[in-house]
Amino acid sequence: MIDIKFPDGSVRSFEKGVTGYEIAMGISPRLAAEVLAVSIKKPGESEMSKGTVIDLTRPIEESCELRLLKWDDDEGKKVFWHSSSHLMAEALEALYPGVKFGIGPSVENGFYYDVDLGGQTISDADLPRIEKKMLELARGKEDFVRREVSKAEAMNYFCEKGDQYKQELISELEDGTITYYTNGAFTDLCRGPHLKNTDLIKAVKLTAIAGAYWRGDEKRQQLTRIYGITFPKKSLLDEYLVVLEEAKKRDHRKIGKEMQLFTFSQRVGAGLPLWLPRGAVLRNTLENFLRRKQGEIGYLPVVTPHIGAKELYVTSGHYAKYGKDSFQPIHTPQEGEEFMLKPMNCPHHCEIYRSAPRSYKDLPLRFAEFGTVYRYEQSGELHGLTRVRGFTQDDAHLFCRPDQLQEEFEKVIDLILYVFRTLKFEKFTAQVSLRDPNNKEKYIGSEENWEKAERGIIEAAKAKGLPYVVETGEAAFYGPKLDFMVKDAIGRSWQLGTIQVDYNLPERFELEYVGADGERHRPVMIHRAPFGSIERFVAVLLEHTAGHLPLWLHPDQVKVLPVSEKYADYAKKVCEFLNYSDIRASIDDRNETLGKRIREVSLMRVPLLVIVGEKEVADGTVSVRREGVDQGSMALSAFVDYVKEAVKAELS
RNA sequence: GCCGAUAUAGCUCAGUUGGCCAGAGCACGUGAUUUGUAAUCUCGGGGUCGUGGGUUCGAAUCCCUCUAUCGGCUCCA
Repeated sequence: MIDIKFPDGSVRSFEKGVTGYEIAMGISPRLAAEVLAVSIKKPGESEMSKGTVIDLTRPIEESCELRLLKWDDDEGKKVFWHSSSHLMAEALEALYPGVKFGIGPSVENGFYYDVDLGGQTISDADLPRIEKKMLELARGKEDFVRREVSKAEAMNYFCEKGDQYKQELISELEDGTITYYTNGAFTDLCRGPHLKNTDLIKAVKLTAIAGAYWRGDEKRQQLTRIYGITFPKKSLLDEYLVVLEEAKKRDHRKIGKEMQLFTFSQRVGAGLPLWLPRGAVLRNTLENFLRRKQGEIGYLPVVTPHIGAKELYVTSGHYAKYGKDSFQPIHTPQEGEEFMLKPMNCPHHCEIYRSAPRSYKDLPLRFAEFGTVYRYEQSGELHGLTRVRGFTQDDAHLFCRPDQLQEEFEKVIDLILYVFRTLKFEKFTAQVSLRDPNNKEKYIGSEENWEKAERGIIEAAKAKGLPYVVETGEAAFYGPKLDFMVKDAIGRSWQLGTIQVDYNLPERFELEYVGADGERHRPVMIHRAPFGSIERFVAVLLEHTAGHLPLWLHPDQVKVLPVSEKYADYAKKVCEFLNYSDIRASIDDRNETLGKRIREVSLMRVPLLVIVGEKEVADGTVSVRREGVDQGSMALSAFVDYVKEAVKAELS
């Protein structure tokens, strides 16, 4: 007998070898019908461990803590979608004989399978047919059957099948650890776990077809990736599709058009945003917000040109690393003279540092610039405002003594947290981006400097009590980073704020300061950008707020509407007074009904609406409406105070 | 760059199997109306159907090129 402990703390005894399914059945058949898999945690496992997820049909051989996983558990969904990818594979094999399979995991919202269809192509029009086949197979109640196989047997099977992808995967596995899962006519190399049978899958939607390189390597074969999502109930699929539709309404490209913030022109060029007047006001307001804060905490403004001599980037190492993939050098009438559009500001700032002898007493020096840079991103990478070819970094470079590094770094973390908090980015992930230990040739600089820099970042993050995840291979080529990642409306993660520790560029530019000992020393450099880029930040901000920007930031803070033309003069006076009080207000006195003008202002997401008619003219008041809600009437001066207070509250 | 898709008026979209001067709503202009909290009515102007080629008696519609955009992959200083 073994003892099974349940989440409610109760413990029950079972025969050794009992399965999760049998346990669930013992509680109630209804429960058993809903359970997707079980998680077991053996006595020795650490407190932190969530346990191991196994098939419902696997025998449990020793005492453990057990959780029955249902759809509501993320681990349950994962099993459900992983099994769905096998179901799709079975359908594909039935419809496209000879198809070969790469990998088919679950993802955050559904699953995919990478397949090689030989010479055949597949398009969106084929998806309904595959969906239909999947549902047909699902209704056949096929069991997922697990089997342990030897490496030789597995290799033999996939050799005969001619599936070179699976062969490659098997060749990297240890003999004795290899398992198969079979559903219906389809057998896959797979670690599992899986559902008990396919009948649990009631609704299927295949969402996209994409190319994906085998093992993520662009030099290898490109497979066809089919994405899908499945549900245990049809109604859940419908709900999911509605949520997706809602998310699309928050797309910053759509909102940017509606609010007249920015546009693109094929004639200007791909990835080169054009900021419209409203968008420019938004940008400037955002910049001024940060400029002011940085002024308070010791940053010094600098301004540098949009181009730099090619040699500058040869010195920095950027030319060797990115020269081929950049906008190519600009030539001048002078033979042999070459300039680059600047892809980053650091080399320019290094030269500013060099412009004068520096003493240890001068440090840290913090040079800040809203620097517009140009990078020739691959055409397929361009994406609204989040990935563009010309963008403005809220850049600064901090030159400090080694003993100042930690404190400076922590102060930058504070600044970024301040910016994120003010703009209500509460859900972000701090990511420590380190070198890829297997690919050290991708990076410049000495082992010693890298270790110092990586340690410095981790220590600073720990000192600030900042929860973080570590990603290897995500560092810049000159140094490790602490990146602040935020998700967009449909769950894609974007890097916004970033802090980088760099011992390398100071060496390449031979930056020095004179220490207290009278000797020359090398400063350490911190690259940092709280927004990351203004463009990307605005994009993610628009998706988070659905365009309902905070009052302090909105390009149109107040719209003044006279009830009819008779009150236009008073409305103009109100508007002028607001502008005079540093409030962004404009008037809409067009010959349209009040209802129509209110509607348009609402669609533009203008936060404050002021309506003036006979009553207001007589009393010298304004009638105020905020975000669609009537605030009653107030004296004009009281309204100014109201706006000032509201802005102050948002920025505190 | 790669895989798949899309491109019709300023915007959102219709345009059946290729066949009369290519349509709608909104926006814009005009006249009427002078409006009290999410769409007043009238009349009107506006598109060489993304670009360049091809097939055809005839192309928005079929084929190819390029460009841009969308969903992924790869990349991201």
